Amino acid sequence: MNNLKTRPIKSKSVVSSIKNEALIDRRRKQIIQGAVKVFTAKGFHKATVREIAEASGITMGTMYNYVRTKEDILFICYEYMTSILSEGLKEAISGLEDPREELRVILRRNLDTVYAHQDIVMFLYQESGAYDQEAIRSVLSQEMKYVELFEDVLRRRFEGQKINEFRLRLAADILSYTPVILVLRRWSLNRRFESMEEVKEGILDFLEKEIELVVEDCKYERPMKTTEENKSIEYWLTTYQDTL
Amino acid sequence: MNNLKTRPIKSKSVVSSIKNEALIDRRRKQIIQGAVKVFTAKGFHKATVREIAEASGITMGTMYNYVRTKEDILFICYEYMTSILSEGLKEAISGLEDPREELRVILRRNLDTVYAHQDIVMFLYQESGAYDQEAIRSVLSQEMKYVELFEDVLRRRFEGQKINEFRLRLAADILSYTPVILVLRRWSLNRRFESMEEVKEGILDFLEKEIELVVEDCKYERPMKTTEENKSIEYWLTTYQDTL
Amino acid sequence: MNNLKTRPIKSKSVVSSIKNEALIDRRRKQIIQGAVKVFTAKGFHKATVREIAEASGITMGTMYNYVRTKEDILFICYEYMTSILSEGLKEAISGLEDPREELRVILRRNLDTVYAHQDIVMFLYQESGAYDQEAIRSVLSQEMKYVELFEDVLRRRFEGQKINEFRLRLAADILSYTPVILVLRRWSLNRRFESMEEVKEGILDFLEKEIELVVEDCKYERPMKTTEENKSIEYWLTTYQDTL
Amino acid sequence: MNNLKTRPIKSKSVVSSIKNEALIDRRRKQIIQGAVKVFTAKGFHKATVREIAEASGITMGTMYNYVRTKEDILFICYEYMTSILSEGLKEAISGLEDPREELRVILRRNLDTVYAHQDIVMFLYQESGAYDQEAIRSVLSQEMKYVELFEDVLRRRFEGQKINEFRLRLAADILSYTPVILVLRRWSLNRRFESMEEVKEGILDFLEKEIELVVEDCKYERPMKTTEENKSIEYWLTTYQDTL
DNA sequence: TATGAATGAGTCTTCATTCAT
DNA sequence: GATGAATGAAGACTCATTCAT
Repeated sequence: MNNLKTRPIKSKSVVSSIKNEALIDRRRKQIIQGAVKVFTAKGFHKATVREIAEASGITMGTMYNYVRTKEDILFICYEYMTSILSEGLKEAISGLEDPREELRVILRRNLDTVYAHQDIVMFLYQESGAYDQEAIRSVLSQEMKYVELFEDVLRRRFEGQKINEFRLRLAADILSYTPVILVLRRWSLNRRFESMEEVKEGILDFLEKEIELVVEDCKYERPMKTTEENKSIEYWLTTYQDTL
Repeated sequence: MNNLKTRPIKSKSVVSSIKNEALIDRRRKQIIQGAVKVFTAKGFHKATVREIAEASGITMGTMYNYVRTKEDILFICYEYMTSILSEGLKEAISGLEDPREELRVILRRNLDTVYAHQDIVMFLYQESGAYDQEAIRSVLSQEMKYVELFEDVLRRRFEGQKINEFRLRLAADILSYTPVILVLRRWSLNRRFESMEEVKEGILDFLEKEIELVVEDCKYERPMKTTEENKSIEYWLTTYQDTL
Repeated sequence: MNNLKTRPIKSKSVVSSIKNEALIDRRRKQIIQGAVKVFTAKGFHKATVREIAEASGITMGTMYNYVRTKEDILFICYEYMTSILSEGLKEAISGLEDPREELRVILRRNLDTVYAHQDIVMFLYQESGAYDQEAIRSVLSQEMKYVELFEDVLRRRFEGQKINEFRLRLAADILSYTPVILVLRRWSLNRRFESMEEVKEGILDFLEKEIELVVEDCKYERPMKTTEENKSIEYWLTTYQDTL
Repeated sequence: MNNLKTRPIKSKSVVSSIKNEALIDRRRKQIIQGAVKVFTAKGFHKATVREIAEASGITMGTMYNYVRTKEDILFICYEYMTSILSEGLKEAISGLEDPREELRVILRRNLDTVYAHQDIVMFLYQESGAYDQEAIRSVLSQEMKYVELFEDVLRRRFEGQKINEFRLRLAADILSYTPVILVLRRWSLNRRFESMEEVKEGILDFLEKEIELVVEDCKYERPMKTTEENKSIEYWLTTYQDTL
């Protein structure tokens, strides 16, 4: 079930000076193993290549035979991290027959996974700014596949009913995204609630409520879009200086 | 209504060697103006102090008369950024009498603000790892105040009804958090949907649906918590290596 | 009796942009007052001009009207510090008639002064490396005058006896220099002896013993000068590397 | 006999990122070689790390593989400098049988060594203010060992006689310290005497005279301790200002 | 292939000095 | 004359990357 079985780590875009492919694979695993530890603990920028090498049990020189730059390390880690998350999800729903069950399970599993791998999730969201052009594309594609898992499940769940297609797609995004609040607001939630367990259950309540909307008509009248434009920093400061 | 009018930038914890307080205020504004540009464009770590100074229209030497460290710059920017977001929110609901209207407006405004200040929001979520101990406390307190705005509005909205207190609190968190998906998943959403405008409207639909839960009993039966433990990176890799 | 009465602080070599001589004198006093405190506490290099200005109760701008460089500050402090030491000595022996008494008093007073002004003495010895060419000359001349005080006293003490002129001169140097051990080895002496008071008394014993030599023939046979030449650092390291 | 043969330079407290211990030793030697030159020429504070690296024939980056901070450089130089001085001393008296001879030789050798390594001695006395807490302890311990060499020799010299233990200990301090006058007052001595050679011989005369005191009763009556208190800088200046 | 020492460009920060007000 | 804000040159230190062995 582990993702590392199914997909070779060696990504097409990360080249190596080594010929032996099996060796590349093994070394990259080592690097990932070390790098994920260091990255999740200190973040991309504060992690030094030396630390990563040490945590990987290889030398810096060796590392650079399997990776061109520090960004490469980030990239192969990214691939690995996302696969941890999505493989778990796929496995959880494989073999399930009842679409209702399937939906409940994927929501639960996503929530649990995000919670279980907080460091990884935090890292993925925080360091997205470090990706280069090529990595962005890969990230994007991974992210979309992840969401599509939810989309498929939702579609099966409401098969035969009058689906609001747009809402179904958006629901997939929101359902997959919302549990990340456990990570991005963990300190705040920790203070505001007794236990994270109750928060997790609560989140599921809300998610299940949202699902209803996929086959429901909108009945709310909402105020028009406010006129908050993208006022630049200059605007705010100018405004202020007028009042000096 | 602009936050810079109401609250002086000079934060107590950021000391300066300059005596003229008005000047401190003015220069700090300049620094924020420059730094926010550079920070949002390149992130905290890739931004150099020199760039920030240049973008602020002052020299490095001058900058260090108003700020002790690069972290200080981050901190005053953080204060400014969060105040942009929360002041707008407060202003939007001030003077409203109808609690229903108030709730609709705060949801709308939060959504619009997050969307209008994507760079800022992105920056706030990404660079939270760069904060030091003192800053963390401040960040946390700001975040909680922000959420409490939603809590208050919700409480007024359902006054007199049978409120599920826990759900009300959690709803405040989720309602304030969910629109951030517009930022953290912007590329993905961009690809998956025709326009961000429709996404925004859709998000509001979901949020309004969730609100119902505040005064509703839970009626779902969900599967038990899955047994996803926090499997370490070692676990995954070991699993893999067994299969080599 | 204070030196500052007798000699105007304004040294010829430290120029000022200010016309009013009395003002120059007053400000320089302020500067000395502040600078000596800071210098003795932190040393020349670690003391900042800003600190000195603050300790002096004037602003940096004002300071630079009375002084051209940080070295100037060092210089006027040096003048002041040495005058503290030598004025006290002169005063102590003024009016004494008995040459024996005079000698005893000058030794005692020198010892006490060095001990009382440890910080100043330490500073004078440590920062001599910071003086520029011009300052060196001044320092030298001060130092020689100080030693000549001892020379004169010794000469009066042994008037009429068969003086070994060379030994008398050298004795003046050694007698004035030896008490500085209280400062330059203070930590070591502190550990090796019960109290500094007993060390002080002991030093006087040794000094008085030395004095005898001024009117005594040399009777020692000593080994020839050893052949320790000024072997350079290169020599030592080369020697070592030969043995690798 | 060279210290560098007998004791490896790598001090326990100065850590390095390099694994090859022999290389550490070699590089540290290079660094010492370069640093001593620069330090003795310009003093600790005016010496830049870049200069030291250049004088050592390595790059700055390389230097920082063998040393953590500029203070570390100072420290390894200190260790080296003091070992030059004390190893020479130990070697000089090793193998001597006659305690009288031994005493004469150690005095002579100490004098010659101080004179031969004026720059080093000057540096050691001037930069003691730059040491950090850890270095201070080391310095102190070295200094005390140095003095104890003299103490041991003196004890052997007067074995069997009625020793004044306090005077013996103090004599050890004074005997080891006095020749430093050749360095700390070199300019002054240069002007006051024909040749430094005669000064050196004269110093030995005085030292030998002092030795007598170790087995002699005190017979001097000296005036009481003068009342020179540690008058602060404020005192002097206040006194002055009263007379304005 | 593996190693780890060497490199130097780049970063944050300090502070003596100047000068407009 | 007094002020104190502005300046920028210089300094210590880091670390991703290379390359000889």
